[in-house]
Amino acid sequence: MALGDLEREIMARLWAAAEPLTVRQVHEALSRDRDLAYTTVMTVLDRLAKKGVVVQQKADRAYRYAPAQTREEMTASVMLDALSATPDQDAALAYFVGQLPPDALAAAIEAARKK
Amino acid sequence: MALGDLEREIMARLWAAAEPLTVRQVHEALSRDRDLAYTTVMTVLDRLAKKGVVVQQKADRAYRYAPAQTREEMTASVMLDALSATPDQDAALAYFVGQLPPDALAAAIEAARKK
DNA sequence: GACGAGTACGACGCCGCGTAGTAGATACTA
DNA sequence: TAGTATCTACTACGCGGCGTCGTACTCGTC
Repeated sequence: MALGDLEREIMARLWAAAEPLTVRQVHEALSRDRDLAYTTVMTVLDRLAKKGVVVQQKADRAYRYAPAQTREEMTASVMLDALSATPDQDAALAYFVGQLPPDALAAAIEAARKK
Repeated sequence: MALGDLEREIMARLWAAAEPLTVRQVHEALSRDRDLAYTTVMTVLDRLAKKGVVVQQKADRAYRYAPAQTREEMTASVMLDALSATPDQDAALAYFVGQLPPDALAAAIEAARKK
């Protein structure tokens, strides 16, 4: 699921928040850095919902938006997609782990087992 | 580097070939499955070259096209990009390895060390 | 000198994304 | 109750990427 720049930025806000956010909250957060119309944020949030990347829940009058997956899940999912698109997955995976800082992989394996 | 459908298909042909291919060769290979104009293949190959995904070398009269990277390198590169785009990379990597078939990871580590 | 193979360049339509306006519904407020 | 603020729904526009080709030009070859 490839996202655009603004879509990614909005997802970052949603992930950073502990709770589902309203359009207004996202808009205000973004407005600190850039100048964006309220409806622009709403449109993007709506598109993300249509893609299934975020879920919207009616709360009071306004919708609240939350990521459908954690950031880690989505990252891992993209990585898995890339991996499964290649025929020789073993070779690709081997090449990938070869690129990693050595201790990063060990820590990840440890963390994954512990879970 | 996100590729379109036809671009991916063409890359698959280039990776499958041992040698750099001419437009004609790629076109003929693709023509077995689908109906495509010669110039369509040429345009896509040219765009891939402009993106740096393939390299073109003048051989005789016709250009020959070869992938700039192996398929494994490119796959690993996409995976690394996804990983580095997330703030908590350790958690994402842990989640990723948790998704993997257990022996696949061990084999990859082994292969990577051996290299 | 015509012909075939190849390339260069431009073009068109579609779709995704950033961007936003307007209209309509709903609720609060003076 | 009439007006105002808040939200959503729907539509739209421009741009760029990609699939898809056509046409024009350039070389060698017969």
